[in-house]
Amino acid sequence: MTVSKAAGKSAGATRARRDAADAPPEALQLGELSEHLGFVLKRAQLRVFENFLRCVASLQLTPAQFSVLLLVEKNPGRNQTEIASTLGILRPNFVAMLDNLESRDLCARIRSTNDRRSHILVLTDKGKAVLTRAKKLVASKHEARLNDVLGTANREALIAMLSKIANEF
Amino acid sequence: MTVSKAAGKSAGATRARRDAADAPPEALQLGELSEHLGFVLKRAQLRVFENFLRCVASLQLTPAQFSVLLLVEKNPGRNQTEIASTLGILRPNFVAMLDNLESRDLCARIRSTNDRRSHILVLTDKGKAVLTRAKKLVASKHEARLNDVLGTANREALIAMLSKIANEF
DNA sequence: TATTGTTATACTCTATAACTATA
DNA sequence: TATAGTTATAGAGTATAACAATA
Repeated sequence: MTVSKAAGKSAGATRARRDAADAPPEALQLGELSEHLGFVLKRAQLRVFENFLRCVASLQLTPAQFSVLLLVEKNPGRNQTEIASTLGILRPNFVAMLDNLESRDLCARIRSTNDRRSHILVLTDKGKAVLTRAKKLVASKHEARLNDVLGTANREALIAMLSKIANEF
Repeated sequence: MTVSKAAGKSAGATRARRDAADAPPEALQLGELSEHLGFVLKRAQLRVFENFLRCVASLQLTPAQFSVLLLVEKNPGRNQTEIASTLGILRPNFVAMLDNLESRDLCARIRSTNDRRSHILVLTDKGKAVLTRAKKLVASKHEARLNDVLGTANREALIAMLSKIANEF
């Protein structure tokens, strides 16, 4: 909401304010803002997603698509409603997402024989292969970069705190 | 992307899978997913924004609006472009946001006498009063809750790590 | 009657191009 | 010509209601 991809001024910086001689542009003060969790959380989230997209750009996977493939792999035999709701995706919105993955032959819908209303989700062979490659790219580029910035111990502490917030806040 | 507000199943849980007797619904395994920073970051961010909205619901302020008021207060005499770009908001998108705040008499646009193209942003008296009340609500409800969950020391460490990611990732 | 997948739809957020008025 | 604010517009992401097939 507050924060978008497009930060950072373009090349020829603004130079409107110039009362005395030729004062520098004077960057704004964030003040309190930089201590507010929501603000810094949103900014960090945008950076992390941006970096993720770059790291797996060759496979054309968004974070959301990656999470669907991971969850289907880990939970074979589940239907659309179960996968979607676990990820916090509403069922109507999951349809187009699956259409996309299925049209790329990464996963498939299989009508359940027990309950013919349900579509069981499975990864195709190509889907498994792409997911394997994606995991390698994420580990070697995305997570490696994160470890460079924070250090492994801090990275684990960060994830633990964020999980706590997600589950208990 | 991956995660939305609508998690948690509705009241009458699903009970479709029941091969033997009356097996429990078997929750899905998140697996690797819970160790991926982007996933847990997004979930935490949604929770924090949700909580923020509830805490300041009486003032009808979103996190984005709160951040604009804070930044205008801290940086008097700045124009729309400067405030927007510091927050990562694109100038076109900032127009409707300001229209909203101005229509509620929380801030005002003042044509600059130096450069008649610019609109200097200021808080109105009502805007200052609302911001003061918002800060109190955020501190006494939102941040207090966060301290309950994490503890003060952890909260500061978390914000430091997220800032590092936002700035260096 | 209730549930699964689906369609239609709407609202927010984000993004780009182009206009106007000023410089 | 370049910049500030604006308009128009398009695309994601998210949300709700309702329908057909099935239970």
